[in-house]
Amino acid sequence: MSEIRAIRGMGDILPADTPVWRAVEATVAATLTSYGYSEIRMPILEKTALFKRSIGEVTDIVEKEMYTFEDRNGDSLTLRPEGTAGCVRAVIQEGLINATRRLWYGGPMFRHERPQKGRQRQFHQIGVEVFGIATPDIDAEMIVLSNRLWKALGINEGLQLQINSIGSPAARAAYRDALVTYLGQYRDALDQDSQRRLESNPLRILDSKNEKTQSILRDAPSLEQYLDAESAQDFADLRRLLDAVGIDYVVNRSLVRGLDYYNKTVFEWVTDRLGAQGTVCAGGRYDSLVGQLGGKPTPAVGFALGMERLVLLLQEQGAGSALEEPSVYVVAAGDEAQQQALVTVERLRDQFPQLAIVVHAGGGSFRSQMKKADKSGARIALIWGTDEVSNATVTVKALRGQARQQTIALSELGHFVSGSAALTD
RNA sequence: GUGGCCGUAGCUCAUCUGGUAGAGCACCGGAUUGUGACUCCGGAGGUGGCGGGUUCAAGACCCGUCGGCCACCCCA
Repeated sequence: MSEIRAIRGMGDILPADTPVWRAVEATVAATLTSYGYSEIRMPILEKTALFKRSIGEVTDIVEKEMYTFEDRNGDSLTLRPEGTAGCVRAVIQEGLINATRRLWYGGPMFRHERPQKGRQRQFHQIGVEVFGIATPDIDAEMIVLSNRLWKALGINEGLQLQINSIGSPAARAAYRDALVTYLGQYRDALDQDSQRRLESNPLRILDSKNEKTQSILRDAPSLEQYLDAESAQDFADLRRLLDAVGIDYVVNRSLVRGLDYYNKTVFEWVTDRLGAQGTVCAGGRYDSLVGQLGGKPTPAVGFALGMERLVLLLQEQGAGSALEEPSVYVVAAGDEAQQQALVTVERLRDQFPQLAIVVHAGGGSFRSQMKKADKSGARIALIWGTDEVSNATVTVKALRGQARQQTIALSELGHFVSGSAALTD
């Protein structure tokens, strides 16, 4: 019988890695809370139409990357490929756009892509969205906030901020036409992917990796020339604010977001330390999406960060993936000793809820139990045998330091533990 | 979806130009019977991803398939 394996691209996050994940999640939650953001949790499954209407019918995500299936009622459902659509749906449905909202969420997303470094089919994002603010001060807040996060995580050195403005939908459409007209002259000279993108997503040609395509692009019309006055002004204001708080950035006029709903300011935090998937965090403004999904027209801005990429970056920089080790390992041989140990340890847990204590289970000699105690990484072993039981004592043995083994009265155990800084730090 | 590289014990890998598989680490047990680490001894663990083919003989060669990694594409 062949073993059942996980679905391709949907890996397990193993015990060696979960501490890093938890650290990142805790830092994210704390930072967002400190900026006044509230957490929202949405379902992982939504109606397929939600993603088609928000992300864009002709994007790769919708065309070939979604996990879509019919449920038992015949409704077409889709495992969410990103979080913004569901978040917007939720705030409309639950009546949360009556006022300014600063929200965040986290969880798994699903895209049927070919897995590679920094890209899984089930991956995890933290999403941050703000509804009801049209001015670029909130764009700046997004960036300032993310910048603080990198500092808190200690990865700010490895990240570069890129920003751009893609203008109003009308400006972008006008530019798009101009670009297509220009590139159409050189259609045959373009690489194959770019020729295809001429129909599907012309702006994407701007960041083609093909050299010949890039040389053709040198004389192409620029997005900047087509920018509407308001977008240009907002972008200038954003830059002024970033300069004022001292955040470095590069203006990347080729930076175009992949999803249809973006407008005006877009930004990305990128790294060159993760191979081809260098975007750790990306976002921008999406002022028309709420209206497009049936809500009262509401300006919005948001970003998403890729947890796997963040964790990779952290580990790339040598972030420990050490297992979490207990402080105390309890060794007991014989029925009475085991019983005594269980009762005493439960009392100890009442007294020291933070203390990590592993009680040996599964029997074995003192010797084999001590081996397990050592391997557990615990600082001390608490040992019960027949002597301890009859004398109402427990033996304490240091497994790491030089301290001598000692046998103390059970009544002294709590006192002993609170006196050991190494155990209760 | 396309391409390159790879697939031998839980992990990292060896097995020279085809002759029926090995090491280190990890795991389990033991070294005068209540004590870990270091050392020593012993043990368990592989239908060599799977299926076909070539051959007297294949882990090694060929084909297919599945899986992994990386890149393209796309994107967080």
